[in-house]
Amino acid sequence: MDVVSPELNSLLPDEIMDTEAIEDVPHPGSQLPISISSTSSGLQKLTAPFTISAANHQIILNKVASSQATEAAKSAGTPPQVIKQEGQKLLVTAIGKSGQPIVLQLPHTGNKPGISQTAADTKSPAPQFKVVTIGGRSDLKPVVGSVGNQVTTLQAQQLKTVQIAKKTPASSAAPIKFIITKTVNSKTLSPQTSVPPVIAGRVLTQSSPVIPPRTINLSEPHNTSIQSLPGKKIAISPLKTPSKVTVVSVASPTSNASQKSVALPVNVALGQQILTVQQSTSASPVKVATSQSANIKPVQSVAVGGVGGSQFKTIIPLATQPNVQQIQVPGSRFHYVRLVTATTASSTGQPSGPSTSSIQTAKPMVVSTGAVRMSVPIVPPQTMKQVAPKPLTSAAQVVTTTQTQQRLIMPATPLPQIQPNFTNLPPGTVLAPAPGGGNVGYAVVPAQYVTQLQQSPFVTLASSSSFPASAGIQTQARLPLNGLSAAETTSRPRKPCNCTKSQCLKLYCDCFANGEFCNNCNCNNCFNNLEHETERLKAIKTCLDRNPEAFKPKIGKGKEGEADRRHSKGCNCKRSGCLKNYCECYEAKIMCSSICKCIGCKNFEESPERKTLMHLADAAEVRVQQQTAAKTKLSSQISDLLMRTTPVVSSGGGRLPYTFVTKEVLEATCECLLEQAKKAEQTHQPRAEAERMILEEFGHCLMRIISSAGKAKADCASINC
DNA sequence: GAGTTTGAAACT
DNA sequence: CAGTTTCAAACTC
Repeated sequence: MDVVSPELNSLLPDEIMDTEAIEDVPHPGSQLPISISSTSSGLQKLTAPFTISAANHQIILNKVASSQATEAAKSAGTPPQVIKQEGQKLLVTAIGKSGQPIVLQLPHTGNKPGISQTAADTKSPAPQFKVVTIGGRSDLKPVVGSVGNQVTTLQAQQLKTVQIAKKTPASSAAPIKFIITKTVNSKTLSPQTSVPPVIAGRVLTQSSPVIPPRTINLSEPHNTSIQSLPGKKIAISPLKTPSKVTVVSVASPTSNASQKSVALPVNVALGQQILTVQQSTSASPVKVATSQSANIKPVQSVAVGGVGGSQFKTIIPLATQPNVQQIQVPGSRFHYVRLVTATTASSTGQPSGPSTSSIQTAKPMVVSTGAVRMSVPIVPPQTMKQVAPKPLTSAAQVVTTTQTQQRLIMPATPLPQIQPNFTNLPPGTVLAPAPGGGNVGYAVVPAQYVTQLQQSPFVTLASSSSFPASAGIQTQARLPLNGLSAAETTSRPRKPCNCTKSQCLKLYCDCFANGEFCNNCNCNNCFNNLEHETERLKAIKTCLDRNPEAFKPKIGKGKEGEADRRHSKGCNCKRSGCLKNYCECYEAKIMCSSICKCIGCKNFEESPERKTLMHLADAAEVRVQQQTAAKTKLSSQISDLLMRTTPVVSSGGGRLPYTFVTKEVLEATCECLLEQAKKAEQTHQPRAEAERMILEEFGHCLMRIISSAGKAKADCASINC
């Protein structure tokens, strides 16, 4: 799996950071650096931003789609240019509006000018091709199809396809965002099945017609390694962290053939591990990836969200494996997973041991497929303090099972006498087997604390999709939490509790009632933590004995939308008129229903008091929004001012307007350079001469920019702006 | 921040 | 199941 490295991210312009989809398939041993440039130093400098590094296996271009050069090449029907780069070939094409390949004629080196190198390349020993397709059409066909015959001729070779989809098919002058994806075709794969197309940052299709691609949101960690995590705990909170529960399945020696792999959205918050799924006990990582494509498996999409808001998606092939076990709770907004001890789960393709490389070369980040979408509501990173960020490229982020036994992610307490009722466990509960106890022992842990558990690079959780109502869970997982929208749940983190006498082990405690551990609370003598897991388990059991519905959401979600939301038990208010937050109905912003036993209720549709309150509340909300918007705008302006101080283009000793170097200017410059390269190519100029021409053009461009900027500055000064 | 009010949870 | 107590959040000053 390839993820844009933080280093590369830092170099990318914003539009690149806005990339929506980056796809790749693990392909160990094939990561070769490519660059859309010749090997000459001059061109390398010019094209440095386009370099595809082995570390991230990606290429990102910032170029308009309909340049004169490309259009001219398209009209001329020039075949895709193959640029030789240290033993591997790069097919540089572009998909124009017509769907025809657009040739980016770049000066190639070493070979005789004017001669297509495609034929020669096919004769090269152990050739590898990277097909770069720059496309602007929204209905782009798979890359393989677009390059058609050329790819077909290369079927017997390793083929890498880099597809660059234009995000906004606007005019050529508009900034264009490229989405670069790359897949690797196995020798045994046909192009039709192995290249998932990415259009405008989205995976259009995947091989499976039944199971849609799944999205995993990953919060991009920054600069902190896993080793710095205190306590080696990770926290996946259903309510606190901005992450979805990460569920990992492992191969089970007693796997049931009827069990399906489970596709689990993984949103890894800062410092959290990507819990991967490794089901195959025989296939190597490469085999897993290729077989998935060959067998028409769905694709796992991983969105890697950076702290700064950048997002990248990596498509992960999903394996259909029979060894995943998932515990699903009908009617519950949370899902439960069950650890299955893996004795034979392995990645035989990499017998050297655990994954120690980056995601790119890591063991397959195979998130199991299935109808169930394991998801935990996204919430603000309240628990982030406990979790140190971890770089995405860290090997530990990709958690895979190996031939070693599964490691537990938590100090599970074997309590066979406590067999939780799966349908009523606190939300977010994760069940884990006791060490050495197989599936016997369970530790009931809120999902939030999955991330606070011991960080093993081989954390694996097994889930079972064979649990009934999986489809319902899948749907429910997408529904708003507890009747609240995702935005509400994310923007309204639960308040810290202040319990003093209940030890946070009774439903008085909101944390406990929500199935969460206390975290950053103000409670005293708190037992709602891992250190008191035994007591907590007993308390949970007590609550469930008293009320099996204790941990279920009180506010149900009706079929018709918010109008049907109502309290499951109804309120019993007597003095508040159900118009204060004492009332659970009013607090949930729903009206009282017939099941309420309230006295003097004013929380009904026609209530004038209620309407007055609502109007006041709306006005207050609008005010808050306006204030927030004002703050945001101010912050943006401050940031903009800070940014403007960065560039120093000296002209007459003063600073030039930073905003003069716009994306359009950059794009135009690139156009000029490419045009010059094309010109050199067409005139069969030697490499040195081609470099000189391009460099000269670059100098001209710079001069024009400086001149224009200086003029603009002078004009601005003249009008005293 | 302290004190009061309130209603759900817990208890009898 | 009803009444009472406990509890913590909501609310007021």
